[in-house]
Order: sequence, then structure tokens, then C-alpha cells
Amino acid sequence: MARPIQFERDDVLEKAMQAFWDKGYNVTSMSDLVNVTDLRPGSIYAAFDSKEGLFLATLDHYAERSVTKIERALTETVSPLEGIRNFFRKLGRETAGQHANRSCLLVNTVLEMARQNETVQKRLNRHLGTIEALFLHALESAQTKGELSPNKDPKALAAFLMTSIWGLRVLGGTNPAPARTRSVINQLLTLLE
Amino acid sequence: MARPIQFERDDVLEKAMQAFWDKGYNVTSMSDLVNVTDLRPGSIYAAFDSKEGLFLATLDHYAERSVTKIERALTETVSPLEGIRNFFRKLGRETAGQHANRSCLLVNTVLEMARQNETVQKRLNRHLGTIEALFLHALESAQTKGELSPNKDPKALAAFLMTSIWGLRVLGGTNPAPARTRSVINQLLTLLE
DNA sequence: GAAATTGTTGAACGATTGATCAACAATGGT
DNA sequence: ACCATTGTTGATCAATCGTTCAACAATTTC
Repeated sequence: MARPIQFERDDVLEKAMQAFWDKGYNVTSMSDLVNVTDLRPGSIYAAFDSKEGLFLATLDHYAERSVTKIERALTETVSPLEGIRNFFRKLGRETAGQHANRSCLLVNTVLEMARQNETVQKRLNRHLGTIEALFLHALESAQTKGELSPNKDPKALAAFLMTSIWGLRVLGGTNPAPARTRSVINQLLTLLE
Repeated sequence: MARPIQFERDDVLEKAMQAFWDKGYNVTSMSDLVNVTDLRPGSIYAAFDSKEGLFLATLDHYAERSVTKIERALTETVSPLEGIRNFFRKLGRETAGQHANRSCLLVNTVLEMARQNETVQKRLNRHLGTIEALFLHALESAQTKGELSPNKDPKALAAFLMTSIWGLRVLGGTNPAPARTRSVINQLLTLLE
């Protein structure tokens, strides 16, 4: 062995994530990252290879956090359908809250980088797929429990819900009135009935 | 009078638009813009003040194009509701086509810049509002003609459709299978029934 | 406690960024 | 024909970008 690493990896990832989330990949400079993480360039490069490497690690960190949050929202109630409604109501409140306007790091990245960076695109699709699977599972178990009509297609609905989340994230970027966000959510939730 | 301007403003805007659309605001450099427009920096700054000024002019140009396209799609048929379905089917085909993956300049910009640049945010909201008004008008006239149930709320539906467009644009960024896009569109269109 | 190994530091690298400007070109007015 | 005015050009600006690296620090092994 030799000199041990001095920083907490998760701590650094959390701080870098906030920076990327705030400003996007391109606008966040290494000097920004040095400031927020309190690491020197050399340490960052030793640990993450490059700015892109740090960003990919950050994406993973964000996805982990998100999956946990969504899983919790979906299983807070006994009813899977109510869980989904729960999730969207929370999302609506976030969109209107003080930290509004931040959209979602994954969605931001789809539009900012995915087209130009295959590595990022693949990583994103993996994470988004994981999240979609959570909704699919909830929809299927809703159907099993008889909450969701048997003639509905859970896969199609899961894809639709994902698209709706993305749309709501963009909506958040337009600084909408809370009532507007609620209205949109009410509309899309009627598809589950 | 003095020396006349040598370039076609619309031609320059179209070329700059393609550049910004391809790569986003931040990644598109002045040197990129000099290359695609075939103007020298001085001419660009004389005509548009700054990179941001050129971008704002580009947004206006894009919005103009979009409004025309959407207006045409919505009025291609006698039935306003069929016009809306028309629009979404076209959007679905674009998402899968060769120029797919480009999303929409306005949507890209919402997530890339709006939060950090109030001027851009306001301009965007104006353009998006114009587009939403087109859908609202189509929905209202559908209701007048009896195509849309009187107990539906055109304003709520218009907001929902806008959010759906945005979601579909993000979906496009994930390089989806055409069937997936079609499925999502079918789902969201059922809200008009 | 010396050697080997790995982490940390901060200055520095060349490249590129958005923007400026003096010199020059082209027009209309007189 | 000359002047006033405005457009164009291309070199150039300081600032910042992502990245590297030699010097130094901290740890384990023997």
C-alpha cells in the first residue's frame, strides 16, 4: 500500500453533481469543479481520468439517488396505482418549489450531450431503462391486483409515463404557474383510469 | 447612405440556426459561426451585437419556421382534431427519421440556457406561447364543431399537448425504436377522445 | 528508518474562447 | 472628385478552457 485517498468519493460526487446539475456539462469548468469539490486538478484526474469521466461517475451517482427516491415514492402506499399518482404529485411540487427549474440531470443531459457522445447516450439509456422498469413493475402489479384495467398495455403506459416525466421536466424549465403543472399532471394521470 | 450590407439576413440566420441546433449554444463557437455563415467576426458583431444576440435572432427565425409548419399541419384537414393527430404523427416520423435526434431548438434551449439567462427564457416562453395558442385554437374549434366532448377543457388539453411534445423531443434524444414512439403518441392521443 | 508506492499540490501548458479594432472598401450626397 | 458614412476584413486581444507534471506528502513493507 501507499498513501491513502483523502476524500470521500460519494461526497465529491455529490458536490460535482450539484455543479453539473446547475449549469450543465459544458458550462461547468474544471475550475468550478476544483472549487466545489475542494480537490486539486491532479486528484480529480487521478480518480476520474477526465472531466467526462467525472461526469459519467456523477451520472451514475444521480441515477442511484433517483432510483431510490422513485422506488420509495412508488411503494409508499399499498396501491401501486396510488404510488404512481404519488410520484407525479411529488414531481409537480418539485417543479414549483424553490429548487424548481432544475429539471433532471438525466433529461438535461439527453438534450445537451447524448447526440454528440455515444458513451453518455448509452449510460443514460441504461439509467432511464432502470427507472422505466420501476414504473412497468408498478403497472403490472396494479393490473394483477385489478386496479388497472386488463385491456391496458403496461409497457405502452410505462413508455408514456416516462415521456410525460420528460415533458414535465421541460415544463419546469419554462417557469410555469403551479396550477398549470397540476393541470397537466391531472390530464396525464387520467390515462391510468 | 453608405456601403450596403452584403449578406442575406435570412440566409445567415438559417445557417447559424443549423449550427446552434446541431451542437447547442455553448458548444457552438464564434469560429463555427464564422465558418457556416461565411461572415467575418466584425460583420457578425456589427449585425447582431454578440453571440447571444445572434442566438436570439436565430431563435426568432426558428420559431417563425415552426409556427408556419405547425399551422400548416393543423389546417391540412377540415377536422381540427384530425389536424392535431396529423401533427403528432408527423412529429413521430421526424423522431425516427434521418434528422432524428435533433429534438427541437426551443426545447433544447429551455434546458440548456433558460435557467441561466432571463432574456432567453422570456423569448422562449413567448414563442412557446404562440405555438400553444395554435393548439388551443384547434381544440376550441374542435369543440365548437362537436368533435371534442364539451366536458373537456381545451386550455388544459393544450397545456398537456405542449408537455407531450416536449416529452417526445426528449424521447427522440434517446434514439428510440419507431414503434416505441408510435406507441407513446397513440397513448397520448387517446386523451382527445 | 530506508525504499517503494501512491496521493496531493499548484504552477504551467498549448489551445480555444468571445470579442475588438485599425485598416480598407463601397456606397450616396454634394 | 471628394467627403461622410457605413460595411468588411483579418489580425489580435485577454481570459479561460481541459489537461499535465515535477515536486512534495503520506503510507506500507522489509
